[in-house]
Amino acid sequence: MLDIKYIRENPELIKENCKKRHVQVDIDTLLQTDEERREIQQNLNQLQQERNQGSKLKGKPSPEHIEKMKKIGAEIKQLEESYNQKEELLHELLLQVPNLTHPETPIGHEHEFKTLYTNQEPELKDFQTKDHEELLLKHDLLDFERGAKVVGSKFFYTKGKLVELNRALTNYGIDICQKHGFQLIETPDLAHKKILEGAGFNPRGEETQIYNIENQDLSLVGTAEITVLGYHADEVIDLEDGPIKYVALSHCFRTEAGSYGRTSKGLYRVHQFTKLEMFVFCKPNQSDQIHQDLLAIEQEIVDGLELPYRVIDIASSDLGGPAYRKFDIEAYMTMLGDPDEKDKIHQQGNYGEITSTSNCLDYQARRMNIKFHNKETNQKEFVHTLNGTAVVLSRFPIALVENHQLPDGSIKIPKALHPYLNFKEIK
RNA sequence: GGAGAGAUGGCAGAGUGGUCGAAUGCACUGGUCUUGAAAACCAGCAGGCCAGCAAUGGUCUCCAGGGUUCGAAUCCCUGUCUCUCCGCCA
Repeated sequence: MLDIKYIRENPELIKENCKKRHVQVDIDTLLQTDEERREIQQNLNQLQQERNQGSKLKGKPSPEHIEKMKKIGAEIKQLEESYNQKEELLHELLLQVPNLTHPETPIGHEHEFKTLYTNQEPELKDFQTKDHEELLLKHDLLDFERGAKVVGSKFFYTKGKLVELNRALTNYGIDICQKHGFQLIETPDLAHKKILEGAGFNPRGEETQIYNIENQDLSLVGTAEITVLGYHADEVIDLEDGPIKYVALSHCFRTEAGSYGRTSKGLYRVHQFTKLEMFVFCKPNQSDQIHQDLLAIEQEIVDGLELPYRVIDIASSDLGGPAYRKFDIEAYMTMLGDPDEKDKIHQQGNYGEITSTSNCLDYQARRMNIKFHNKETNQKEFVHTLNGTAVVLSRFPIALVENHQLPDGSIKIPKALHPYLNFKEIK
């Protein structure tokens, strides 16, 4: 969330920003609530002062005094109640206000992103390419039917060499991240709702993507971003030796309510997957550079897998609440090709997201109360947080098998993974 | 699952009804001393909110939420977590 003081002082800028991001928040109501809250607080504080002074008297208080104090007490209680109401409403509104937007972020709808880089033209195969689902089913490495039987649709079993490939991808990602100074951490797959909200996810409401545990204050996490952020909740962390960098392994759960169409095929959009996620806590003046660093590491990982991809600067309306700026890497995938073109030998795929890195400034840190001690000002200040996908075991395998398939349906393993596997192809 | 003990500032740790937002030590910040550093000494040092240009003042917070009381870190209830013992178990 943003600092209420900042909103108070820059209401027009905030309204403008909400418009850019296509987010509907009633800033006027928010400001009015803030004002009402402050007014109540002033009255309340005055009464509290009377009470405190009244109770400082030594010796036995007189009956009149006791009577008066009780009256003040009752008034305070009433004011406290209305104060709490206002504050709750204010907090709710505040949670809806999205983060500020980076000056270079393209302003516009989802499709109005800016392509920053394309590594290579996707290789034109001289045969009819198959999508990953077809390939993996053929090799008996994936079982959606039994996944549906046991859990429900869009759940699956991973088998044999695909499990090994996934392990190899994970270890490959871990090694690169550790080389860059990231600490390996494996997180819980559940968290309190408060933590989810702090990360900017909404466990309640109709459009929620979150699985909730019945009768418990727990949700299944959609990403390790949530649990790593929560790891340092309500802490003052030491950033004197540089940023704190984690590479976190967790399962991810998403309800994916209302997602259909081409992108619901195979592994692209599933309810449960495993992900290796980078997460950084840093000082405010470091976050822009670190965001570039995270992107560079993601590119290093994808480069090693010899995948055609592009890097895009996500458009303002597609940033979500917490992100100030977001870069995605989109890999070329057969499955995203236009079905009408399917007969053509050179049937083309399309680009689909495989990683995403966001700079959230102090938006998440403010909600989670994570600070560092700034030596220059001798003050405790909110840290900046960033996250980025290292490896995700739903979409990485898609891009891998679709791009490295051979005419006979076998799959070539890129060199970078050879040290992690005892086979060089799947056939 | 049962029984007991506990949760206090960045950390350690006192405090069991008013003079306590809280001793003391460590850490941290500034200074004196020193060629420099260390040590020693002096001073400062929790956070949120509100009013104020500021100095400053007020208020809230001693795990969380309720309660008792003129007055709660301190007493009572509920919850969460931690530790010790017993039971059970991958």
